[in-house]
Amino acid sequence: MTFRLFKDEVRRLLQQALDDAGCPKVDFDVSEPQHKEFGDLACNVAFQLAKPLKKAPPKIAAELVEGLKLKIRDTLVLSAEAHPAGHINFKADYSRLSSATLARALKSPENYGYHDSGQGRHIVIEHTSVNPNKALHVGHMRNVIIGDVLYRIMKATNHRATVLNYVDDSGLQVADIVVGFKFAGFDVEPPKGKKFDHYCGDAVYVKINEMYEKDPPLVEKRKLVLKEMEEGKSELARFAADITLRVLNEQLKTCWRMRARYDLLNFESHIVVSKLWGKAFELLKNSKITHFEEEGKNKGCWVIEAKDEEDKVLVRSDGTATYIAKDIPYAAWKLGLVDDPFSYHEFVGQWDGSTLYATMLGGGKPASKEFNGGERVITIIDSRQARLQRIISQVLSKIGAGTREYFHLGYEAVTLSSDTAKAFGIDIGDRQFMHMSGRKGIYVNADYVLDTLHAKAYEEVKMRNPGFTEQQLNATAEEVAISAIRYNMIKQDLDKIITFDVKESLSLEGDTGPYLQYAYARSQRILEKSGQTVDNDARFELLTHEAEIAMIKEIAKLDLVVEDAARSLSPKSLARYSYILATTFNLFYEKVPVLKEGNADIRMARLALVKALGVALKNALDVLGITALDRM
RNA sequence: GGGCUCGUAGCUCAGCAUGGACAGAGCGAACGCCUCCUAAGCGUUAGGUCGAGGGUUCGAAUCCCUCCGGGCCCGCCA
Repeated sequence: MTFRLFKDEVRRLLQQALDDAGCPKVDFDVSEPQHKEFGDLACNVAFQLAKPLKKAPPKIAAELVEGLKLKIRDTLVLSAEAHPAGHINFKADYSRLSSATLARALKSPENYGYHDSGQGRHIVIEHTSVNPNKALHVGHMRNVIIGDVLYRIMKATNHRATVLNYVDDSGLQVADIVVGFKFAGFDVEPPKGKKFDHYCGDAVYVKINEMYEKDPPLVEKRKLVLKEMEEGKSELARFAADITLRVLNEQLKTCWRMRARYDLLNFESHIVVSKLWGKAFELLKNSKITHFEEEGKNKGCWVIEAKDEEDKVLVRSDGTATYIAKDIPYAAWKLGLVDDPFSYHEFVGQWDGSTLYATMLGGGKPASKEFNGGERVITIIDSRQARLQRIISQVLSKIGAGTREYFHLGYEAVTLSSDTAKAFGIDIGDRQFMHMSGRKGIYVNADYVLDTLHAKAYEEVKMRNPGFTEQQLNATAEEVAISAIRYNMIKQDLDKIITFDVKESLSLEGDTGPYLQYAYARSQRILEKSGQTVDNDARFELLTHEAEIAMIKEIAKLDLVVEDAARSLSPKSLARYSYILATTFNLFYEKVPVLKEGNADIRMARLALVKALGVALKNALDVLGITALDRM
């Protein structure tokens, strides 16, 4: 919270010094130096001024510092120094910064580190959107977790965020398993003990795709099923809808297990039937984004011209709409550019106490809250869809999105490591990884990952906590498992391919989620064992050890990190910050005794510091969707 | 062929938007630290032509160009 104040103050003082010296206006940077011996903040303005002033940077820096020195009294700034290299280095006055930071964290822990940059703006986030014919695999996990962390970041920055999960209940993939059940003899009931979504994906979907190869008439059946599903009246269509719901309910269990939550399920079939497409098509025609092609390879089609791309067919020459004709009206609905054709019903209650709604047509209720109409709409889909998503963005900006923005947040695929591929009997030779394939049954199930992590964590927890009940062991193991996978899925940049290795993913040490939880648990045990109530106004000026100062500084930065994560849509930066926070604490833990400190004032100040660290770490973990554990 | 994207230590990755001070972590390796708040921890050592080349600049991992290598996307399929 307070590092921001310190930074602002440095900027203000610098600007004054520059004005006083009559310097020309230049852009300059105030940021943390690479090495801590240079101080807490550094400025490069002397380099920027070198050319206009025709003077050497060290000289400029030295002169500016002369002016600064007079101004820093009674501020958060302790010193300003000119480094011979030309930088101006600032040190914070920790006698002020410490108490400001720690008192704040201790007195309002529930919102410490959160920020108001969103100012209540409405943001719509879509994630998950897994075809309802199979169970989630690790690739889907990345989507769910990125989306959910983004949602939490938006909440932490005072955005009004709604989360959508798009259910493609009228597509080919659902048709495939319906063909399996109705025309290929698959039992509708899974074998005992097998989740229905796993059964549909692992057995029915994979095998029906094998059968298509040998049995072409089955492919014809799929067309029939697809057609009936679209018309939505027949017994077959009702059967398909039942299957979809059953799979969806199982998928949601997995998502909830990962601590994701949603506001609304958008059924694709409702978009199709709602005639939203017709309205969107009118909008497109009116704004001349689409035209009827008179000749060429797209003769007889309505096409859109996309910037630097080939024309995209919107309406086929037989008058039927392509899939983009579902995406565009849906996107327009999200932005609130078309009248809302849906009514809503309460689908199910969720683990966090919120209600998950679902779209419906006719009946139900009008929206009791705003699901759509976001000032910003963020759609989380893997980057293979980047091209199409770009076209959708372009189209929407042309049909009157105005200041509203449709944004595709892409991320790279999760692939399988060489060793994990071997587990499927596949040798990938020299290659580093291989892509998963739902159709071929080559993927690692999300539930399997969670179960395996849970089992490993269970053993670790049991070893360390012999007194735990079975219930405690399982509850703790589950939290550790979730933190491991959540952290694993967001700690790297979105545009990096994740090569998933079953063995490697089981690590609970080093740069992992459990490491963060462990640091937190250690901090809470110190507080618990002290048996003392922490004094929120302890004598913080007694905290002078290097490790203590480092911790205070990190704690003071939380809101800057949260704000930055929201601005740059970057879950990763929060993960990295949390890791640094934990590392800083672990260092303190090694070097600075708390309970054994003889001086009562110092002990209390350290306890307060430990408690404040706990507040910052817990709040950071909350945003990552990781539960802070008191013991593990 | 065109577009997008990645290429930093043996492996996995930060740093790149807004160019600046000796390029940082984790894993793995070797060695060390529990009579002391949970060792899921901490430390030491080894390990780097920042893919290559050119350019801009006082200064480039960071910006620009070319090339090389990996991946993805380019259907009247969804």
